[in-house]
Amino acid sequence: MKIYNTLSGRKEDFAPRNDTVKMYVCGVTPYAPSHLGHAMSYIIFDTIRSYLEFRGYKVKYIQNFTDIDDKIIARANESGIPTHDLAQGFIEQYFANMDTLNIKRATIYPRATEEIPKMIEVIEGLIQKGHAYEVGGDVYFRVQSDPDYGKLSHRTLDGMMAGARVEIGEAKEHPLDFALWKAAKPGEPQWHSPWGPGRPGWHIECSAMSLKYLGETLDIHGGGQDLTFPHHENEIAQSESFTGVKPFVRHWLHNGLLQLGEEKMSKSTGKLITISEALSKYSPDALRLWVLSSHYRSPMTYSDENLAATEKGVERLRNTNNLDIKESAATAIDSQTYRERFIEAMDDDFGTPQAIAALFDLAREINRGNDEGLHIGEALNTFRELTGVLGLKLSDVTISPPVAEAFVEGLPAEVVIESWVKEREELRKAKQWNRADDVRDRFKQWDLTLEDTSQETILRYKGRIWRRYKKP
RNA sequence: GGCGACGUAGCCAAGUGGUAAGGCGGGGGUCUGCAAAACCCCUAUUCAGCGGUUCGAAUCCGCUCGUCGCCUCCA
Repeated sequence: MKIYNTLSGRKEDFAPRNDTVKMYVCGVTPYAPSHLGHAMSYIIFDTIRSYLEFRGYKVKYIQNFTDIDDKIIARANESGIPTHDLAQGFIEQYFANMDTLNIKRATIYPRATEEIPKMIEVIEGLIQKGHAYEVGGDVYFRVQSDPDYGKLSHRTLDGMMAGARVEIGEAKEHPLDFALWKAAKPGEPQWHSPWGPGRPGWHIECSAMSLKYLGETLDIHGGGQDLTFPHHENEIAQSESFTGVKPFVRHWLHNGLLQLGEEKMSKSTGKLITISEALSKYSPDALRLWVLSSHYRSPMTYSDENLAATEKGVERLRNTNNLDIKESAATAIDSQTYRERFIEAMDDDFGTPQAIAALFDLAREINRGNDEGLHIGEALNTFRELTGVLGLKLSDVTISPPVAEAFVEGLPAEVVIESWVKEREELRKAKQWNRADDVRDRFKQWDLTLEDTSQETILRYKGRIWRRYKKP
């Protein structure tokens, strides 16, 4: 397998140190509902994790929650809800979103507020080694003590100082020194520390948690491209300075960012579409397939037109997925070449677009085989296995169309519908086509379409199969 | 200003030296009472523009135009 590494800027051979892959992905700061950009990132890393497992690795996957920070404090103060409760509410929402998107839970979800002792231990070590210093209850990392600082984001201290936006001042030795520990301000949540009451800075949590749960060297560390600098750069500086072990991370992975119109989707700008909103319009499968239809390092732009198009594509995969396997003595179709294409694509830096292309081709092969009466069982199993690696469920009845709550002359429409299907079938047998079509027209009021096969009548709502009625 | 990414058909999107995957849409056809679903065929002589290297470039180099990201909280 080859994986692109942000640190080296090129694809490198992937081989974990042992059969368990140590994987860390930066999680969210739970102060607002998660948006589609988060969904994109976590769908991507879930798929990477899933593929590694498919390839026979065990994966220990750690994802943090930054459950204390400036914005959480600000929101808590506005709403009068304690920071812990505020964060807890959004964490629960986050899990609900992730579950709906069929994103497998991480092995452990450590929270910043529960890992303070480990952070203090790391900060103390950094001070002892001369990599950090305390000023008035704050502790800062001394960037000039790390000759490698800037290696991940490919910049230099001089280059960054040339930028116009560096603020000079405060008590820092160097403008780019960053906070490891922040002295408490009145009314803020605080924890005891050797430097007085305060709270951790943003970057230190990830160093502390990864060290605690995965050790000194991680195989994979992931996150959005917007985390490359300063967050991940600072993590490297802290971790390598503390442990003296390099590399801290063997493969740095960064996903491209989601755009909404002209701008990045971002909580702080308010330009966003929440995951819940998106899920009210599109199926989880469509959202996953949409995200995975472009390479994970490329940016994407949100578009209703494209998501609607993806929904149609999902429908084709779903129709194939839900074919009945009939026992057949006929020749079986061979799915091996499609499986190989899938693996070849995914082995090359997780080439999901080509992998998906192989799955669409396999779907066509299966449908064709099904039409020709060939044995499709094995190929269908391969199809289900590989779509499953991408986290697609492709199941039938997970929707509740308006008809489910409708009434016909006082009776629930669902009850009436079955009799209509029977009525229409009898009219068709009698070749009374006009009257049969009149019955079919009744379904239009709920956007239901009918599909006749030799054995059953299928009712679809917006392309999705909703009910199947066996023909007598 | 510094660093980086990108610009491929109506839309989305692969392809990084050997002659353009896949999806959506569109057109035609098969099947069907008609549909639906499925299947078959067609839909970029061309890869932002201009030069250059090469037997050969969407792929390498240079310049121009355009879009976006990071440099500040951010997946």
